[in-house]
Amino acid sequence: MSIKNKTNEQKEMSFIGKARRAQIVECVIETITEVGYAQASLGQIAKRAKISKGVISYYFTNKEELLEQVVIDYYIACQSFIWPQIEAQTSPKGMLQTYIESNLKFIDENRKHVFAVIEIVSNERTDEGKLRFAAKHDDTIFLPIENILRLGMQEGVFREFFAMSSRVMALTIRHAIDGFSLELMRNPDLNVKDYTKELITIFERATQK
Amino acid sequence: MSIKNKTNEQKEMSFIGKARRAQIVECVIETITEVGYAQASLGQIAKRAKISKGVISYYFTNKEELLEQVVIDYYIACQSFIWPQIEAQTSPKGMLQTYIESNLKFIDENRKHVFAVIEIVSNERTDEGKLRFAAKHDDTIFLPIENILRLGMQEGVFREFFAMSSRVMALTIRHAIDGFSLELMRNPDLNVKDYTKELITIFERATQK
Amino acid sequence: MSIKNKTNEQKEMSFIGKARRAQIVECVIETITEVGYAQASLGQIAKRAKISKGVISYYFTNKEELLEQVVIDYYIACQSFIWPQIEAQTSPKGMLQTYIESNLKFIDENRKHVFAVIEIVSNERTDEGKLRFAAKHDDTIFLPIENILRLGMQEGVFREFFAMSSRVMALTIRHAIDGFSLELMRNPDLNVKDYTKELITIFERATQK
Amino acid sequence: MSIKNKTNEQKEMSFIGKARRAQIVECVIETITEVGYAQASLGQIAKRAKISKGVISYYFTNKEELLEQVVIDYYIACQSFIWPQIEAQTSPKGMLQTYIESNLKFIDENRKHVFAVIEIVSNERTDEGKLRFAAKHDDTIFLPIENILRLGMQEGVFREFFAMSSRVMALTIRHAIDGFSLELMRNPDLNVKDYTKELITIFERATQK
DNA sequence: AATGAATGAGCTTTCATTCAT
DNA sequence: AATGAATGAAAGCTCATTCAT
Repeated sequence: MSIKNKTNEQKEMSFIGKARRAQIVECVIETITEVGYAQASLGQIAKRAKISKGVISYYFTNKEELLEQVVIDYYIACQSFIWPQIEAQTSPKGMLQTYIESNLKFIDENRKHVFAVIEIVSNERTDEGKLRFAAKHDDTIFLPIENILRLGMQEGVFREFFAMSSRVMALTIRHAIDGFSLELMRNPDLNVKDYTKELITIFERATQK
Repeated sequence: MSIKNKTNEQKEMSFIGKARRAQIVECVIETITEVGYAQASLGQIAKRAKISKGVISYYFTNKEELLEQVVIDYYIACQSFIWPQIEAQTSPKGMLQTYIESNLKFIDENRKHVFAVIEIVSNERTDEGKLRFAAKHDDTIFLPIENILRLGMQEGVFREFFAMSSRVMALTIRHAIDGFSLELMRNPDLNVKDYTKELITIFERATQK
Repeated sequence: MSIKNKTNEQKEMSFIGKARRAQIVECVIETITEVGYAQASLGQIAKRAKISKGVISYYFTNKEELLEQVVIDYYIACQSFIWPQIEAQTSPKGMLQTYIESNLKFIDENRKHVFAVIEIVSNERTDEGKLRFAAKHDDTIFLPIENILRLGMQEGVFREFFAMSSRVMALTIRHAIDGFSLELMRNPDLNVKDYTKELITIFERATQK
Repeated sequence: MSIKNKTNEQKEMSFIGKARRAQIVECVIETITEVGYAQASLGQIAKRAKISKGVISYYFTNKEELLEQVVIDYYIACQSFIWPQIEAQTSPKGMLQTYIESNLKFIDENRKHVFAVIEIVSNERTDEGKLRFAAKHDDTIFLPIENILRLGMQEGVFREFFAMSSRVMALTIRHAIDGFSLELMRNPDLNVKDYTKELITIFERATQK
C-alpha cells in the first residue's frame, strides 16, 4: 500500500519518507525553473530526481498534491523567516520597511523556490478552471501587509487612504515584490541591495503623510 | 492549399479569411480566460469557436503562430491607444500620469485580451525552455516608461535616481499595471477610477523631488 | 458539376481539361521525386502546381485515380517508345539487346516519371492491403521479355532454360532495369552509355548457348 | 521514466524490456508485410501486438527509432548468417556463388523481415526528403560484393570489367537479390531451389572469363 | 519501499475529400 | 472552371495515473 492511502491517524510517515518527499519537492522546483509550469511533467521531474515516476505517485496522491506541497513549504519557510523580523519592529514605518526588505532577502536566497511558487499559483487550476491557490494566497499574502498599512493609518504616520486605496497599496507592494522575483530570474546579476533600497524608498514616499 | 502557405507578407488574404483569423483569436482569448494557458488546447478553442480543429490549422501554421497573433494584436491595439495620449503631454509628470491612466483604461476595456497576453507571455516557451516573448516584451513595454523617467530627471522635475534605480522604478510601475490586470480578473467589480487615482498618487509621490 | 461525375458517354473533355490533367500529373511526378510516395500529399502536389487542392479533386475522382494516371501515362509512353524498336529487330538476341537498350534510354530521358511510377507501383495499395498495380504491372512488363526469351529458346540461339528459369531470367532482367532507375536518381551523373553496355553484356552472356 | 531515457548505451535494459522490444519489432514486420510501409501506423502495429500505442512509445523514442531497429536487427541477422559462409570459401567464384546462395536462403527463411526492411529502406526519409538509410545500406550491402568482384578480377578468374562496370555488376546482383524477395512475397510458392540455381548460373556466366 | 510496465485520454498536426459559390 | 473553406478521421506523441511485483 502506498503511503498516501492511509487514514489521517496513520500519518506515521517515516524519516526516510519525509526525506523523499522533500527531495521530490526540490526537483519540482528545479524542473519548473528550467522548463516552466506547463512543461514540468512528472516524467521531467522524475528524470531530474533520478527516480521512476512511480515513486512520485507513491509519495504524493497526485500531481496536484505535489505542487501544493511546493507552495506550502514556501509559505512556511517564508512566514517563519519574515514574521519574527516584522514583530521585532515597533513602528508601522519600520514594519513596512522590514516587510519589503525581508521579502526581497528571502526571495534572493530562495530564488528558484519562489519562482516555482509564482508559476504554480498563477497557473494551477481546478477542474472548473478556477485558480486553485488564489484564495489561500490572498489570505496568507495580503492580510499582513494590509494590517501594517491600517496600523500606520491609525497611528497617523501614514497618510489617509481613501476608499479602497489601502488595498491598492497592499496589492502594489505585493506586485512589486513578486515582480522582483521574476526580474531576478531573468537577470540573476541584479544588484539586490540597490533594488531593495529603491523599493523601500518608493513605498516610504508613497505611504508617508 | 491553406491560407498560410502564401507569401510571407500574406498580402492576399481574403476578407473572410481575416475575419476568421480574428474570430479564432477572439476564441483563444476567451478560452485562456476561462481555463488558463495550460488548458487552452486547440480542441478547447475550436469548441468555443464552434468549428473543427482543422479550421484553426487552416488559418494558422501552428499553435505558436496563433498565440503570437494574440500578442501582436494586443501590442498594436495597446500602443495605438496609449501613444497619442502620451505624446499629447508636455511635462514628464503629465506623461507618467497619462501612462498609468491610459494603461489602466486600456486594460479595463480589454480585460480578457490583456489577461490572455499576460498568460501567453509568461508561459509560452521555445523548445529550449526560454520564454518566447520575453525579449520583444521588454523592448515594447519598458523602453517608453524608462524614457519618461529619464526625461523627468533631465528636466529636474523627478528626483535623482541613483544607480539602476530608474530601472527599478520602471519595473515597479509595470508590475503595478500588470498586477492590476490580474486583480481585475479576480475581482471584476473593482472600482477602476479609484484604483487609477491611487496608483497615480503612489508613483507621483515616488518620483517627485 | 465536376468533370468526373459525368457518365462515360459524356467523356467530352475539353482541350484545356486535358492540359490541366497533364499539368497535374507532371506535378505529381515532381512531388514524388522530391519527397517520396508517402509524403506526396495532395497539398504538396497542389503547391507545386500553384493551384488549389480543389482543382485536383475537380479533375480526378480521388488520389487513387490521379496516381493511376501517372502509371498509365508511363505505360503508354514507354511502350510506344520501346515496341517499334523491338519489332524492328529480327533476331531474339537483337530483341533482347534492344529491350535493355531502349528501356535504359527511356528511363534516362524520363528519369522522374519512371522513378515516380516505381514508387507508386511498389507502394499504392487497395483497402485490403494488396498492391494495386501488381497484376497490371506483371502483364505489361513481363510478358514481352518472356516472349523474347521463349522465342530465343525455340530458335536455339538462347540456352535451354530448365523449369521456371525463363521466368527467373525475365525477372532478373526487369529488376536490373528498375534498379537502374533507382541508381540513376541516387547518382544522376551516372555514365548511362557504359551502364547500358555492361547490362547488355551481362544478359547476353547469361542467355547465350 | 520510460526505458529509453537511460544512457545512450542502454546497458541496463531488463530481460522483459528486451523481449517487449523484440515483440514490437516483430509486429512492425508483420504490419508492414500486411499493409505496406505507408499504412503501417503505430495504431496498426499496436493493434497487431494487442497492446496500446503508449507501450510502443514507452519502448521506443519515436517511430523512426522503431523502424531503425527493424533494419538493424536485419543487418545483424543477415551478416552473421552470410559472412561465415563466404569466409569459408577460398575462390572468388565460390564466394560469389555462396553470396547469392546464402542471401536467397536467408531471405527465404526471413521473408517478412527482409520484405519489411526493403519497404523501410526505400521509403523512410529524413525531414529534408532524403532517404534515411540509403548511405548505411550502401556501405553494408555493396562493399562486400564489390570486394568479391575485385578479388576475382585480380586473381584473373573473372573477366576484366571496364570502366565502372564492376559497380554495375554489383548493383545488378543486388537488384536480383532484392527483387527475389519481392517476388517471393507476391508468389510464396516459388521454387527457391530452382530460383537460386538459375541466379547462380546467370551471374557465373556474366562474370566468367 | 520502490519500480517498471502499461494504459487511455488528450495533445498538435496533417490529410483526402466535399461543397457552396 | 475553379476556388476557398471546412470537415473529420487518423497520424505520432506525451502525460498522469494505476498496478503487480
